[in-house]
This record gives sequence, C-alpha cells and structure tokens, in this order.
Amino acid sequence: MTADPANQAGMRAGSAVKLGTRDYRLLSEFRYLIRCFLEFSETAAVRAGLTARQHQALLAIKGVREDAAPTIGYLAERLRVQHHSAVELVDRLVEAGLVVRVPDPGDRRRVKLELTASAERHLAELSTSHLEELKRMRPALLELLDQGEEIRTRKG
Amino acid sequence: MTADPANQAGMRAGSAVKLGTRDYRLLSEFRYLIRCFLEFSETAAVRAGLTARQHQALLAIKGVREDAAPTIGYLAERLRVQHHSAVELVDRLVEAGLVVRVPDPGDRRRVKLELTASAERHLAELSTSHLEELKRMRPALLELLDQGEEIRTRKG
DNA sequence: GGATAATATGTCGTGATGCGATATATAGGA
DNA sequence: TCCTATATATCGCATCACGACATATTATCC
Repeated sequence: MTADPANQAGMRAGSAVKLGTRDYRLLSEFRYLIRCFLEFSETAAVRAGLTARQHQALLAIKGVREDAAPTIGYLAERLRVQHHSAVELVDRLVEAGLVVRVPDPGDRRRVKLELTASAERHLAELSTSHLEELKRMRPALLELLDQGEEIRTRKG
Repeated sequence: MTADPANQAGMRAGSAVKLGTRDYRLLSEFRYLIRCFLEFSETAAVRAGLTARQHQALLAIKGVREDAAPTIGYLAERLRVQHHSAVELVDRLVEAGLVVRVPDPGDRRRVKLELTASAERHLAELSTSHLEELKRMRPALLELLDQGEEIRTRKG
C-alpha cells in the first residue's frame, strides 16, 4: 500500500509499540467522525434556537438513568463538566424557559430539574433527526471499529 | 420494563415518529460515551503539555489523507472549523514549537504544515494511549450501535 | 492582457463557555 | 454541639471559535 515501514506495526521501539500511518489515520478518522456528528448536532440545535450544550443538557435530563434523579450534580456528571459549569448551564436553560428548578423537599440541598413543554417539543424534534444521523454514521463507525480491532490484534 | 407507553415506539404522532424513553436513553448514552472519550483525550493532552485542540491538529496533520496536503485549509476541514479558526490554532502551534509553516512554492497562497520532532514525540505517545482507550470503548460503542439498529428496525 | 472573480491565508473584536477559587446552606456523624 | 461531607451558587479569568474584514495569489473571461 504505502512504503511506510512502520505501517505493519507489531514491532517495538523502547517500551512503546511503534505506530504506523494506519494508526494515525484511524485515530484521525475517528475524531473526524465525532466532529462531524457534533457539528451536525450543533447545527440542528442552533436551528431549533438552542445551543449545543443546552440540547445536550435537555437530553441528559430526559434520558436520566432509572437509578438516578435529574439534579445539577447528575447533569454535571453526565456532561462531564464541573458542577458549577452545570449550574451556569442550568441558569441559561431556566432563562430560556426550557427548564424549571424544583427544590427537593427530602433533601433541601438538592434541586431537581424538569423540562418545560417547550423543551419537550424541541427535544423530540432534535432526537428524531439525531437518531437518523446516528443511523447514517453507523457503517463508517463500524468500519473504523473493525480496523481498530484488526490493528490491536496484529499488535497484541 | 417501564410503564412508559411510548417505550415501544413504532407509532406515529403527526408526521414524526413518537419517541420513547429508550430512544432518549440511547442518544444520551451515546453523547456520554463521546464526552468520556473527549475528556480522556483532553486529560491526556494536557498532561503532555498540549491543549485538546492542538493534539487534534497534530493528529490531523500526521494522519493526512493520501490524496491531500496538510495545509491550513485541510486542517480547517478535518477539524470542522472555519479557516480562520485554523489559522489561529496554527499560530498557537507554531508558538509552542510543534508545527512549522512551509510556504508552498507551487502555489504561493498555500502554506504546508510540518510537525516538529517534539510534536512527533508527543503525538506518538498520545496515540498509543488513545488506541488503547478506543479499544476499551469498543464494546460499549458496539452495544449502543446495536441498540440503535434495533430501534430503527422496529420503527421502519 | 487587463479587469474580475475565486481561492488561501491572515487580523481584529466579540461572545459563549468551562474552570479555579470561594461562598452558602443542608445533612450526617462523633 | 462541632466537624466534615455534600449540593448548589457566585465571580473573575482564559480559551477558543466565530463574523466581518483584509491581503496576496491564481484562474477566468471578455
């Protein structure tokens, strides 16, 4: 294919596995796929009048795990941000009329998050198109995962 | 499982497919996986003294497609950002001693990007750990893709 | 071949957003 | 009670992508 001698990998240099062009291409393509998905998502969100972050927050709240409650802390964990970043995000969501803060009577430190009807509508529409996009991405993602497995198998 | 009547999907409301809890959970989990990967990536990059964006740029340059050249424009397309965002990113990369601008003699509007030895070292190390992380993510990702296919098949 | 459009890169000011440090309120345990 | 942990909130800062605009080079059209 190429003349790259590292292309077949499987050899070692020092303590690290020597990487070849295929490895870099694989990782680069994977990031590219992720970026394309996020770009699609952001475009769809903005077209709906939301920011990407707001959409992601609504989705996390709507799709809350059965064993958890949709609090600020839960949101922070699911979005992988610091809790105060989640606070600010919720501030903006409340201001936009997408979420209401409902104090938890059982533990008055906590605040439960509920979606407004407006948020439900937006989220339903966005989720439909996102499921379709996910379906479109599927083949490319599967092929990349196959390649990755192949490379890892060759190596180890 | 749950009492959610929309959980089985497959029914229509207006022109849109009615979504159920499973759909929202699926999308939410997918975003969560992506976020976890990006968080891993950012942590690894920062630990190596780079920003996530810088790492991504180095990877795009190193894993450049065979039919393309690593220019500012190429970088912008692969990172899905506007060209001037790529310009600024390259500015920072040059300042950090990770990339050098090489004017293209054939087309003097263009600038080719080359990695420095330092960038090559960082990228090799980061790529090794990223391939491992990708391998760890594989099962979860495949399961989600399976669920997605299942849902889509039920629907139509 | 000179005007004009298209392409590639660069500059400047702005806005969104996450973070560190810090603060307040509540809950639980010694 | 006192101390610690938890949950949420506030403030200032830094990063970074963007829109609008600018410059240089190349291609195209009469």
